[in-house]
Amino acid sequence: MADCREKMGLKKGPWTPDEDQKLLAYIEEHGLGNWRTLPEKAGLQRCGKSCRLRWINYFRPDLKRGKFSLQEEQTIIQLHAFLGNRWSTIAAHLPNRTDNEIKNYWNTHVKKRFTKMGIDPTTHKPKSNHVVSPTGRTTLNHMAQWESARLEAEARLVKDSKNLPSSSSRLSPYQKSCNKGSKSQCLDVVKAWQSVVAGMFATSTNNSNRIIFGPDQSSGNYELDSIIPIGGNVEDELMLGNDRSKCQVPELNERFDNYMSLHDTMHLWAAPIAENDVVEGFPDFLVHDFDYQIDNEESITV
DNA sequence: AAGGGCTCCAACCGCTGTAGG
DNA sequence: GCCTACAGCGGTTGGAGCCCT
Repeated sequence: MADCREKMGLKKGPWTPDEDQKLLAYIEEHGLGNWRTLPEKAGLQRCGKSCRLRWINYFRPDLKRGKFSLQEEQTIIQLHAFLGNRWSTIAAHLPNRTDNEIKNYWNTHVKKRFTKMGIDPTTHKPKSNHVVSPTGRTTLNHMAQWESARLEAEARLVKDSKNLPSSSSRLSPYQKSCNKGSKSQCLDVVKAWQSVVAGMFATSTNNSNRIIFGPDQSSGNYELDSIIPIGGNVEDELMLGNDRSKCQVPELNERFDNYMSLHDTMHLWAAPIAENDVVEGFPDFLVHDFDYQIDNEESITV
């Protein structure tokens, strides 16, 4: 998108009803197309970027406005734990909400409550450098590893998506959603994450063919196509007994840490809280309930 | 009533990724 | 491989409205 500063004299700030009307009328008549040329054709003194944002964040027909439901908030919090500040990806799981709306909601509501509870809104963990979970396992800061595993999950999804017929690679997610059936086909990183975890820890009947994620030898980047034949029991591959220092496959060790970090965090969240620990207005599910529901067809229990 | 501080969110800004020439 | 145009993303900001004193 060309920068709005290119053209001097373009209007900025809140949209007027007249401008809204022009934008809507034009889109209604001509549909969505080139945002750069739209303002001129629609008679608007705005840059295309501004028009696009106005449409996406305010006039998109499938938008659901108003307060976030408890269900939506739960989804946001749990997806944020997986994805971090990837608002657009999170928004893909809440089809009627915009990334901007979710971002605002996070920053003005959820983040505040996390802070109030002494929880780091970035890591979703209590604000201490060293926390021992009820499992006895040590939970340090695993965000770097999390990020790695998460990117792998997303990369896998991207790879999968490439196998799907695609005739509109440059269409926006909204445009794409318009071209699809009623069932949302948004990116499901949670599923991808599940598949990563499943892939990491499932007992293979054919160990020689186990596929794991590994760095591409040439680029150093993680590649899904890296196939590293490994043998033996998965626990043996990860470590010898409980001695973490003897892990035979460092990368798997790292992923095991990721998994255990999730596990530890859930235990931490799920731990019973004292009456005086209750933070007013903070949903109980954050402490007690981790049944995750995206919609009626998909669920994950962590 | 006034005004100072706070909250919220629409909109902007700067940047990245990608397609096409 | 480089350049340009464009779409999209995430961080940030401005200001309207609300609340409190």
